Amino acid sequence: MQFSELDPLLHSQLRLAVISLLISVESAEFVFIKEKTGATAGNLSVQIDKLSTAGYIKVQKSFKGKKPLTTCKISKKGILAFESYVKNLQQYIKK
Amino acid sequence: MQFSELDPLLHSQLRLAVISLLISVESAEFVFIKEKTGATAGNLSVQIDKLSTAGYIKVQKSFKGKKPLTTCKISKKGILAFESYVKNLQQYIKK
DNA sequence: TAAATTTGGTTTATAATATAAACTACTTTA
DNA sequence: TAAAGTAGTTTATATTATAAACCAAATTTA
Repeated sequence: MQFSELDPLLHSQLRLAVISLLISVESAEFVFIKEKTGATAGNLSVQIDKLSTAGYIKVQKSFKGKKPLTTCKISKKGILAFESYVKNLQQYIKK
Repeated sequence: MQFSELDPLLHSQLRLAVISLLISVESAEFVFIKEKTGATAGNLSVQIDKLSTAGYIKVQKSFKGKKPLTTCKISKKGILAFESYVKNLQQYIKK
């Protein structure tokens, strides 16, 4: 086949942005990701959950002082999925 | 903003594949696109219609002998949209 | 030559996804 | 102590993608 499947979990603007952010940092906080991506909290919460359920990211819930703090980190599986997604995507966008 | 919008019309695996195909040929027939993309006829019909409604492609319906023939061709608008999409997408997939 | 199958699609129903709005629980500030 | 803010989650709704059903004509097969 000419066109490979594009992992539907990554082929979503917001989830792709999240993974794209996480791939270049050690870890990132919910609020930071929210600001960088411009997503609403609700939408981000849902999408982070999907990435987490898929094992693409690890989510750690703790407290910063007395406020809840959600920290995300990409996993090995997430890195591999992203690399594969990018490779497949190249077939679509090369002229 | 860090991440630009990804044109939702192009950020769909099948529609992206269609545009990707059309960008490198003069024009293409429905059945050819169907085979190259592996899409079902119904899905392809719907997605071609969306691309056409958006003015990204021109669709011409005629007959090959006695069978209906649907021919698609990318438009200038479609080319520009694709180029912009690819440019924006780079922000997401550069490491 | 009548019935079944294939071709080239479209329409419609359903499943999946994205998004926004409403809500929770706690904290800070006036 | 009431109002507003922070950091989210849950739920309802709108949008999108996909598959299934359908159509009309042509072709093949029994």
